[in-house]
Amino acid sequence: MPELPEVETTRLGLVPRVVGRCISDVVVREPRLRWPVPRGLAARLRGARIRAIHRRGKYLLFEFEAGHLLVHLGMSGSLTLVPPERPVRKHDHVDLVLDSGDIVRLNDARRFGAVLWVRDPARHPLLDGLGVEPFDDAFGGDYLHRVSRGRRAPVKQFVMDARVVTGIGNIYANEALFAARIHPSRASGRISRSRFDRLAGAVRATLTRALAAGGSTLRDFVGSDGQPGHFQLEYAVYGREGCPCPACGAPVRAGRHSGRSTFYCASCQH
DNA sequence: AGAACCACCTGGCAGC
DNA sequence: TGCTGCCAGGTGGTTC
Repeated sequence: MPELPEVETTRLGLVPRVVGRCISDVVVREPRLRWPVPRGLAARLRGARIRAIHRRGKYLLFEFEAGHLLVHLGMSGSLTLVPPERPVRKHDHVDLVLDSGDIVRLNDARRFGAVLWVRDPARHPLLDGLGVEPFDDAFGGDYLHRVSRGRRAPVKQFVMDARVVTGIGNIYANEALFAARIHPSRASGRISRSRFDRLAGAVRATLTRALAAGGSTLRDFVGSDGQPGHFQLEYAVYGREGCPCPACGAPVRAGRHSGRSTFYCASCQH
């Protein structure tokens, strides 16, 4: 599920009703996420004020005076803001109970997500190796061109590499490569500067459109208000094997790159 | 350094 | 109806 647009949708939904509130309790029903949820979170956070919610790549960072609570949604996670009387459902693993009474609730069927305490995000191993943000000024065709020199891996793998650029997962890699008319198998080190300009623009345009649609919901993603996104209705190629390419009508083809499904138009993308 | 592959986990679906 | 096998939005770790 959650790539940059879904994580940012979650963040934007939480900010108005969460930032400035204090934590009154933390309830951990299932600590076995990707890494164990640290013990003693409730004792550490009770009474602490949430100063801001940041996003870095697909990570959310709840900022407190003493450090940050890092949340990752993995493949199937969602964070919703629910009233105190909302019944607990299956896979509701962690609650942040606010002094307003509202609860920030993490649901994650597959438990690939994470909740960790991070004292210094700038020096945390999960964060300090991350590449540029797609909407940062440092990101662009020039950057992609420079970083890709000498690399033989397919460009799809390259744009999904969080050490290069963050937030782009399988769906948006497929969609951005289609929009840029670049074949997903092309060796990243053999793509010209001007085509990388096109790709960088396509990445930003695709993410912007997805964000405007509240992200994508294929199965279980919901925003902080519990509502699904609807960008999946606008996919040009993802999950559309055999359907006509929206640009030329040729059937969309499917393949695989490093274990992930790839969709592309063989006549538009080179 | 870069690339290929596995691991983690549950749920949904196709096929029998 | 129910079983089996496969697939899924992510990413750290191991191996070559």
